[in-house]
Amino acid sequence: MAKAKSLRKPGRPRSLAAREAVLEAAYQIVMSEGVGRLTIERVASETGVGKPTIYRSWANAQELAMAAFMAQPEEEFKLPKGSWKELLQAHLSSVIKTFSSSRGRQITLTMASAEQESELAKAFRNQVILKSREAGRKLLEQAIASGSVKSTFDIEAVLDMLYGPLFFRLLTGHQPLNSSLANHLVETLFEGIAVADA
Amino acid sequence: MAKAKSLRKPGRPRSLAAREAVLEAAYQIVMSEGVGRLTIERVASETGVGKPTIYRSWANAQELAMAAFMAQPEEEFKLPKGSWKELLQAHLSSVIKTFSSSRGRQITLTMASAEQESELAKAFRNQVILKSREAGRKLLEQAIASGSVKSTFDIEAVLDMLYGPLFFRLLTGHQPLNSSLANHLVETLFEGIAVADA
Amino acid sequence: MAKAKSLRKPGRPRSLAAREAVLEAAYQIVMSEGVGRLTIERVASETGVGKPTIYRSWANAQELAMAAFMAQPEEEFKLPKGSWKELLQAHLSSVIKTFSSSRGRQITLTMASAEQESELAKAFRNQVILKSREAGRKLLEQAIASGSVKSTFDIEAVLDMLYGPLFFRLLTGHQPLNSSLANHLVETLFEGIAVADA
Amino acid sequence: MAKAKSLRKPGRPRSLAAREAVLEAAYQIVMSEGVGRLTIERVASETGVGKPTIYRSWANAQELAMAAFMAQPEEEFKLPKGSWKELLQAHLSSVIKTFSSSRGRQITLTMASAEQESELAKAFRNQVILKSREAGRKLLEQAIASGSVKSTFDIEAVLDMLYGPLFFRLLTGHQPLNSSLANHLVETLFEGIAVADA
DNA sequence: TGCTAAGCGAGACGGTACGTCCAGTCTTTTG
DNA sequence: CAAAAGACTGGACGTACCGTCTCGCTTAGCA
Repeated sequence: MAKAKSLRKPGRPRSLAAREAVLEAAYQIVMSEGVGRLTIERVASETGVGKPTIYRSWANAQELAMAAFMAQPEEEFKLPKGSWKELLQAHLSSVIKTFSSSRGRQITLTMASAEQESELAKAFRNQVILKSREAGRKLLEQAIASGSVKSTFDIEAVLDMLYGPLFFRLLTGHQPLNSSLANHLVETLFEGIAVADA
Repeated sequence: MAKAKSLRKPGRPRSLAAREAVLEAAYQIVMSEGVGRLTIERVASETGVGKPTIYRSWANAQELAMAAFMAQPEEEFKLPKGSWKELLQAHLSSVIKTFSSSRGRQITLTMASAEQESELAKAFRNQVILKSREAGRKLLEQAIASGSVKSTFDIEAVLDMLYGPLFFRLLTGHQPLNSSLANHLVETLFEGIAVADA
Repeated sequence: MAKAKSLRKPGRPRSLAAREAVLEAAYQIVMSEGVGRLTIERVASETGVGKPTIYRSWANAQELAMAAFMAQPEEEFKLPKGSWKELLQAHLSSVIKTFSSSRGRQITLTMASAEQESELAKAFRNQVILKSREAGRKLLEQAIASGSVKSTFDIEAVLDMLYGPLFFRLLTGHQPLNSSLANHLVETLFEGIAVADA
Repeated sequence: MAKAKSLRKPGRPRSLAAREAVLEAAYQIVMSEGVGRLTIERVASETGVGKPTIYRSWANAQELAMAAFMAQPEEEFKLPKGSWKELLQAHLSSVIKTFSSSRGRQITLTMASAEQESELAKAFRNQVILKSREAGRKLLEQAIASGSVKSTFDIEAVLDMLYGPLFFRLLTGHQPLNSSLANHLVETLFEGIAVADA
C-alpha cells in the first residue's frame, strides 16, 4: 500500500511561540507608544527572539504592525433593533467609538504609512479597516431590499460618505469625533440637503 | 536725537538663499521619491547647506516636508457658472483632480505621519489640507443664503461627507478616485437616500 | 538463535558523495577567494548539503579548510643528481616555487589562523606544512653520514634556517620569494659568515 | 599683508579621548582573549564610543588590532658588551623572549590575518614586526665594517635566517621557542655547516 | 574702524536602527 | 536510528541618519 504523502515541508517548523511573542510585543508597543516607536530591534530584544527570525516572517516594522493588529481582532459590532436609520446610526456610532480609541488612531497611522501594494497591506485593509464598511454595506443592502431606501445611488460613494469622515477627522483632527457625528451623517444622508420642492 | 529702534536681531541674519535651496530640494525629493525618503542629511548634502542650518529652521524631516509643501502652494480653484449643485460638483471635481496627483498622495502621507500638535502641523493642515474645505464651506453658505439649500444640517458633518471620502480613498485605495465620485457625492448629498414620502 | 554480528554501525551511513562535494567546494573557495571567505554556510548552499552534515565531520571552517588541503595533496618533490649543496638548493627551490603559489599563500594563512592544539591541526601541519621539511632533514642526514657536512650542529635549528625564511616572507611580504633565495640560504649555511681565520 | 593660511581642516576635529579609549580597550581585549575575539561592537559598547566613530578611523577589526599594537610599542632592545657573535645572540635572545609572550603570538596572528596591501598593514609590518630585524641589520653592518664578518653574503637572506625561524616556530609550534635557539642560529650562521677543508 | 553676536559650511560626535551574514544548535522527515 | 535539511537563537557586521557639538570663517549692525 502506498505510503501517505507527507504534507509537511522538511526541516524544523517555525516556532509558534516565537511568532506569538513577537506579535504580542509589537501590539503592546504600538498601542502604548505608537507605530513610529515600533522597531524590529526593540521587539527582538524584548522578546528574546532573534532579528533574522522576525525578518523571516515580516519584511519590516510596518508589516509587523499590521500583522499585530490582525492578530488582535476587533470584537464584532452588535446591532440593536430599530428602523434602518436607527440601525445605521447605532452601527456608525459604535464604529466611531472603536476608532476614536488609541487603537483606532494607531490603526489609521499604520495604514497611512504602509506600502499600499503589498499583499499584507491589502489583507490589513480588508480585515481591519474595511470590515466595518462591509457591515455597513450589508445594512444598506437590506434597507434597499426592504424598500425603505432608494436603490438608485452609488453605494460605494454612500459608504465612503459614512466612513470617510471618520478617518478624515482621525487624521487631521480638525473636528471632534463622537457619536453625534454618526447622527448628523445618517440624518443628512437620508434626507439630503436640498429644499423640498413644493 | 532719539535713536531709531532697531527691529532686527543682532548678529548675522539667516541666509535666504539657503532657506530657499533647502525648501526646493526637499520638495523635489518628496515629490519624486516620497516623504519617507526625505532626510535632513540628504537635503544638506544636495544643497551644500549645513545640517545645523536646516535644524535651526525646522525640527525634523516631517516639518521640513510640510514647509516645503506650504512654500509651493496650490493654484486657486476657479468656479464656473451654474447651479449650486453644479458649482459644488465642479469644485469637488477639481479638488479630486488635484489630490489624486502624486503631490496629493504625498501631502496626505505627510499629514498622516506628522505630529498633530505642533504649530507647523496646524498651519499645514489649514493651508494645505483644509483650504479647499473652506472654499466648499463658502459655497454651501452662499447656497443656504440663497435659499436653495436647507439650513438645518450640521455644516461640519456635511463638509466632511464631501472631503472625507477623498482622503479615505487616497489612503486606502479601496476605490478609484475620479470626478464621477464628485458627482455621486453631491447628488446623494442634495437628494438624500430616503424614499420620498407620498 | 544468535543474529549475525553486523559490522556496520546502526542507522544511515554517511554520504560519501556529500563529503567529497564539500571538500571540493571548500578547496575551490579557498583557492579562489582565500581562507577568510570560506564559510560553512556558503559551502552548504553551494553543494546543497545541509549544515549539520558538514558540522558532523568538521568542527569549523578552519578545520574544513585544512581537510580540503589534505584531500588535494601536493605532488612529490623530485631530486636531481649533484653535490649535497646542489641537491639542497634544488629541493629548497622547488619548495619555494610550490609555496609561492596561491595555494602556498592560502596554506600558510590557514595554518596561521587555526587552533594549534587540535588533532586535525597537527595532522595538517605534518602532512602539508612540514612534509618538505622532513624531506630536507633526510637530505641533511645523508650528507652528515657521507661526511660532507659537520655533525655538530642542531639539526632542528638548521632546518628552520632553511624553511623559516620562506614562511616569514610569505606572511610579511617584505622581500621577494624566488629561487635565488634558495641559493643564498644554502650558500650561507654551508660556508658561514665568519671570516676564515688565518 | 596676507592672512595666515589655516592649517586645520574644516569641521569638528576628531576626539583624541575617543581614539585613545578605543585603542586601549582593543589592546586589552586582544591581549587577554586574542585577535579573534576583538569585535568593533564590543569595543564600542565597552568604551561608550559610537560604532561609526570607530569605523571612521579603522576599516575593520584587524586594522584596529594593528593600530592598537602600534600605539603600545615594544620597549627598545638593549645590547650588552661582547663580541659580535655575543651581541647578536643576546639580541636574538631578547627578541625571542619578547615574541614568545602572549603579545608576540597575538602580533603574529594579527599579521597573518591582515590584508597585506593596506597602508596600515605595511606600517604595522615595519613598526612592529620588522623593527627588530632592522636592529639586527645594524648589528650585522657594524660587524662587516669592523671586519669580523664577511661582506659577500646576501644580507636580506641572512636576516631572514635569523628571524624567520622565530616566526615559523611561533606559527606552527613544531619546535620550542627559547633562547637556546638564538645560540644555535648564530653559531651555525657564523661557522657554517660545511666541513673545513684541509 | 573695530567689536561683537549670530549666522554660516563642514564634519565629528554618541546613538539607534537597519537589514544581512554566519555560527552553531534543534527538530523534523527521510532513507 | 542516524543522516539530511531547514528553521531556529544569537552575535556581529558595516551603513544610514538622527540631532548635537565644535571648529574656523563670514556678515552686519553698534559703538
